[in-house]
Amino acid sequence: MGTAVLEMLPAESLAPPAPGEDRRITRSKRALRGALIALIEERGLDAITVNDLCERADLNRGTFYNHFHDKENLLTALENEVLAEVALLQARMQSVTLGDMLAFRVAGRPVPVLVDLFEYLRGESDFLRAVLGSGGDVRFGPRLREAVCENLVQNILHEKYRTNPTPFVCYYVAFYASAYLGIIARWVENGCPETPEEMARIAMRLLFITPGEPIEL
Amino acid sequence: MGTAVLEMLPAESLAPPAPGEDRRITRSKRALRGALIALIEERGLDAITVNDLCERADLNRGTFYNHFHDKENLLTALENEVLAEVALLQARMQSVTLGDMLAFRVAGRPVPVLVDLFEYLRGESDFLRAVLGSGGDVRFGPRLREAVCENLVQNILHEKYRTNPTPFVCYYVAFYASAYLGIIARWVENGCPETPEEMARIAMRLLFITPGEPIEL
DNA sequence: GCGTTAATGGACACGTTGTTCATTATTGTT
DNA sequence: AACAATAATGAACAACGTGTCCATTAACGC
Repeated sequence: MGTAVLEMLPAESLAPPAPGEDRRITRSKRALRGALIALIEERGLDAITVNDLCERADLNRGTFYNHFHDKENLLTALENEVLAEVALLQARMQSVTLGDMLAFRVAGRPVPVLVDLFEYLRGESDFLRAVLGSGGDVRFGPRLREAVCENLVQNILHEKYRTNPTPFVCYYVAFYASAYLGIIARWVENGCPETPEEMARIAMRLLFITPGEPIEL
Repeated sequence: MGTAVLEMLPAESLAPPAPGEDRRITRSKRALRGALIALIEERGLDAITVNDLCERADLNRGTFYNHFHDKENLLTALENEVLAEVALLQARMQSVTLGDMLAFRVAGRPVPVLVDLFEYLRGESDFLRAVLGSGGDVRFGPRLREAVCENLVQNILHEKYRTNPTPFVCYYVAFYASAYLGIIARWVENGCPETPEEMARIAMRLLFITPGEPIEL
């Protein structure tokens, strides 16, 4: 019967244990999460079998199938969890206008919600590094880009182009959204050497720069 | 014996038939190429089996293994072929300076090598759409970005930062390289509605624009 | 046309999958 | 502390895909 419920909810929550969840379930899922991340880094996603996951998680194979239908199901559960969290931050970003960005920029301070975003991403950096890396999942990058970057760019975009997008504006959005995902991915890939605040500053600087123009350090 | 030679050369050439290649080999490989592209779009890469490929290509399974060790081998062969072609264009791009870009920009003409690049990409758009899409290969996007975008950005980058990159310059490069891959991916995904010349113009415009500044159409 | 070589179809052992089930161990609750 | 509920275990199962081999047939280059 427990399995029936799980089939209804393909998007499981894993990192924060569900409220009244049995400790055994929480432990199993946490172990599978760690195993998946480790194995993605080692061999890449397609080379991983359910056997591998259970062996690494020190779990019986039946236990895996008690909670997930297959490998993909586990992966997307973890992805959905991160994206849900990001969506909350994104809601806060909606209220940040280009003017706000400029104001913070001249004040020499990073936009708070951007700092919070990089803060959260750093907390999930193990997972993100794995899933955005060369052994990761093709579909996650675009989903993360849509969840955070596209909306961010829409806000920055000049008013009148937000409503009716011309072909050029479409590429304009794709350009900056990909750019933002690019620095996030690079940061995570490098092991998050910069603090979230530094990254927020870098992200803001890159918004108001033009290639070829001298970079003041 | 033929197989032994192929094992030595994991990077096969497929689209342009090798000079003295048996027609049967050329035909088989071309069929596998088409089957792979079609199936990636339909089900995604991981859901494809060698059986599927052979059935779609109307080939015996043994024939597949005559030329490729496995599914990945076929895929990377096709990828390497495209990247090798792109590398030739990239060599021509090395000679384009930021000054050249600006000169062409004020003259209202796109840089020729950029047009050629988009021209080539359009010719391979079926493959690119599949492999850059949501059912594609995680590793190809970054490889294409390194092959074409990173070098392009290095050229645009202000002289003195090309030699010793600070952390900021590192993200600067990541930013613009990802941005360029972003518009390429978007264009291909959309079915290449703009001409290569239009795309070259768009790419150049995006280099010299700053967010929030009004866009003249 | 003839020798060479690729394609075919069938076979094989092996590993992975997803499911089922009885048994054991761990929970949350009284 | 004991109990009922339930998760984990280990074993079994058929089905399928894999990669390799081989003898036979068909297509190719010259």
